[in-house]
Amino acid sequence: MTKYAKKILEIIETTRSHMTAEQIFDVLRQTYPQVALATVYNNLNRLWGEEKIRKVTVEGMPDRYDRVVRHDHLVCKKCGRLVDMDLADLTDQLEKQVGFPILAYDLKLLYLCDECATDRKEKKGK
Amino acid sequence: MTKYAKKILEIIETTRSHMTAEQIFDVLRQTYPQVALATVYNNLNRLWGEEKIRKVTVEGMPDRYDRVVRHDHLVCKKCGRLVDMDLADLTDQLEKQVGFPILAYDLKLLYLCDECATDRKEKKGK
DNA sequence: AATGAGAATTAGAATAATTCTAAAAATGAA
DNA sequence: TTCATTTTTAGAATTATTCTAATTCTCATT
Repeated sequence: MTKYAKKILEIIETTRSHMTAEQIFDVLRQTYPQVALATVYNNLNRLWGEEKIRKVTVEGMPDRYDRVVRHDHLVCKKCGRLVDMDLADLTDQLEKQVGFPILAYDLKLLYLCDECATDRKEKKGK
Repeated sequence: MTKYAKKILEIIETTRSHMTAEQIFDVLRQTYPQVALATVYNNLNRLWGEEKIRKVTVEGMPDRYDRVVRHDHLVCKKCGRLVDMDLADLTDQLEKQVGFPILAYDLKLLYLCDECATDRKEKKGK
């Protein structure tokens, strides 16, 4: 594992913020100012191929990268904000239903985050 | 609803194939040869905003459009093939777990489709 | 039938994210 | 040190999608 890969993995694992490639690039540049964005993409793709990181795709936004420990996501329907959420593992339940092995699953719950829910109430109240 | 919107909705609802904007464009052109791709995007976005269609985003592929009737998706981890799957509605179960209202959820099961599973066996066998 | 306002459509330019390419640099085994 | 391999780099290319501004359509009202 190269120094860039190592640092990128560290960035992803020690932040809880679902960063985009650009954001990771910005953080990485604080340590290695000469690094190229292509290197970030190279390493993200390699790490992803090795299943060391996870890619989170939310509609209409650039891909975000996440640590690989099992957890689910909450997505605000209005503003797209992404929040971690630990829900019970559904693998067994789902395998029972479909009747064949599942490698993994991706579960996103759509909700209204506090801010967006408040906005809505304020508008209604007027 | 304009004739284009109507036809696009019809295409999405009567096919089971999760088409991309391009593919919908190709089908639409059989009826309206002069139509522009931008019109397809305009109408897809409008229909999606009105919640008349669903957008399915699979990593590394262009967005696909789907009818809105509740169902889940199977995604082949290897080739990306997308298949419909009707699983029990998890909304109640999930709401109970998180403790607040959920607007919807998006569940994708990762598996190996028959072809990819076969490929893998063949390679191993050699 | 003519007018005009607003909506829809068009072609093509623009953008954003990501991938590709080819050359340069680093690494590491022999 | 040499050679081969891997990694990185800069920038071009690509892809999907959105934007823009001009044009066309629709249709209620004269």
